[in-house]
Amino acid sequence: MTATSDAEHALRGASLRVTRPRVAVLAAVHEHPHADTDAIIRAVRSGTGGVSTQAVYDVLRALTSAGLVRRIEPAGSVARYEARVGDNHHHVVCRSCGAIADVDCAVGAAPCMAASDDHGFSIDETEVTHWGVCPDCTTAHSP
Amino acid sequence: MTATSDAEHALRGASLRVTRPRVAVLAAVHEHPHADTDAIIRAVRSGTGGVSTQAVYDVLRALTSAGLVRRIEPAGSVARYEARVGDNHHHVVCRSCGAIADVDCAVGAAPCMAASDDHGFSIDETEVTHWGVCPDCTTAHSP
DNA sequence: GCGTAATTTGGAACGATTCAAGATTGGTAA
DNA sequence: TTACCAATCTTGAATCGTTCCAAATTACGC
Ligand SMILES: [Mn+2]
Ligand SMILES: [Mn+2]
Ligand SMILES: [Zn+2]
Ligand SMILES: [Zn+2]
Repeated sequence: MTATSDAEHALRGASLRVTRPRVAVLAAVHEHPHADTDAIIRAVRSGTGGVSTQAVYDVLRALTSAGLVRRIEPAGSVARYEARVGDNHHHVVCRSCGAIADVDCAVGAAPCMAASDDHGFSIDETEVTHWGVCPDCTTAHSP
Repeated sequence: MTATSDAEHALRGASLRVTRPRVAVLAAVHEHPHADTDAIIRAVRSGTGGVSTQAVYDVLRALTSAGLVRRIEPAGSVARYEARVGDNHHHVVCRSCGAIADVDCAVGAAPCMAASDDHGFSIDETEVTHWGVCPDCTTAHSP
């Protein structure tokens, strides 16, 4: 199973047409977790064949609404995408360099943390973001 | 104690110069929890005296770094500000209309939820955002 | 092979935020 | 009180990521 055939399978499973841009973008997101649009564009273009910027934006939106990728928007960051979906995992973000790492949910099921008072909202997802400083930045700033 | 004199006190306590824009913006944030910059600008201008857009942005940044207000950025939303600081509370956001309500932390102290694996990050804050549909939107969409 | 969805190309527009440079003013020390 | 000066405000333009537009071309799926 190559990354490409995985991507083709996933696209068909979501009733999305299998096109070169879609396969390339989905594979790139798999290979570069939490990458932003620009990084994905560069990854796709470093592979075979050119893809227009517009196509990447369009594809990312299609993949996101199909549930094949997840879009996250940490405060102060542009949109980032990942292929780990449906497992209710969370993130830890470096305040210094923006690095993002996955954090498994301590509870497991979504929503992982019931609100003490939901104010009548019907909650379907709970997003947890831990903020701190990554090991690299900690080392760099305390010599 | 008027809202204005409260704001002046808070500014002095934070060693910030007391200026008309700062007093007005801080009072507006107190009066309009989770308001965005544009709403704050309108609130300030509806009061006495004009204030430049740039001044409001500068003031909000100064107040945020002084810890007098908190800036939150729910995904898909512009920056919003609130005066409830230091109590580690969380938020529930309506996917339909963007309404935001406070949710007290179920644990109490910060960080309210230890990461299962912090990947070596030194975490100083954990942000929890519940996503759902508010009562008004639920009513409106299911007649 | 057809019909239509998707992509390309080139561009314009967008809104929130930021930058730059000069004018004003709050706090403080003389 | 007064003068000083860095901090703050005003004005106007620029930046950024992203979206949207429209027309022509391609190519997927049946
Ligand atoms: Mn992740
Ligand atoms: Mn709040
Ligand atoms: Zn870092
Ligand atoms: Zn709502």
